[in-house]
Amino acid sequence: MVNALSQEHENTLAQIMELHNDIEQGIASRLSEFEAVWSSGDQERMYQELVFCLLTPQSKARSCWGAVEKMECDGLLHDGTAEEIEVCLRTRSRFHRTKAKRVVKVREQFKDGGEHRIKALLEKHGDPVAMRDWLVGEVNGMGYKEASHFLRNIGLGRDLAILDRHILKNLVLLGVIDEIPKSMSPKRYLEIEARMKEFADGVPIRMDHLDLVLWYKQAGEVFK
DNA sequence: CAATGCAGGTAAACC
DNA sequence: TGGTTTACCTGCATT
Repeated sequence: MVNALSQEHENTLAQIMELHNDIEQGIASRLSEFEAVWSSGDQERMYQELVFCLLTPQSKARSCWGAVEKMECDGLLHDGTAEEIEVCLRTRSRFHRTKAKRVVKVREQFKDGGEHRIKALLEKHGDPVAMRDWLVGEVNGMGYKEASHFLRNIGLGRDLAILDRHILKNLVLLGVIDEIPKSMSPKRYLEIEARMKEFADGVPIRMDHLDLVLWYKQAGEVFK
């Protein structure tokens, strides 16, 4: 069946719309928190979110945010060596050695003297889609998924899909895609994102809300 | 107690 | 040259 409106897909959609109805307030308030990061120009918070998104691949989001808070508290976010950061990450994130190096590297790219300049660097690229392309090309450890995740977390994710394993699985259940792709090239990522956007346009749930609903459906909570 | 599943993927080597 | 495979790497909950 190529029919996108199969019964199973309809049932899944009904379940998701009910969930959305239940948690819409929480979603809206979380998204406005994210938006406040960008509109307030909180560079420190942007840098925390950037590091957070470098840590989350294949790891527990809560544990990774805990690592960011500890690094901030211990001063490692600004001055820590790769070795010190690695120790902090050891029990909090997978691939800690690799990620510690990436955190140190990105710090050099986004700091000018003692000041962060993430917002200014992003603004040079216009819209969030262009910012994402730039991040993917410039930041070691950021693919499309994490770049989208980062931009969403600082309030710029309204039109960006965060295509992780959970979202992809649910897009299959909704009939948006036929199957989870074996590999995710940039081209394929953008194709699936376009399909998800198209789908969101046809239901009374915004795409950025849809992401959090699907995440909630999978994890039972709305975090980051 | 051993085996298995899961944790918001990415980069680089490979053919 | 674009898709596929491999390295990165560990703790914790469940079976």
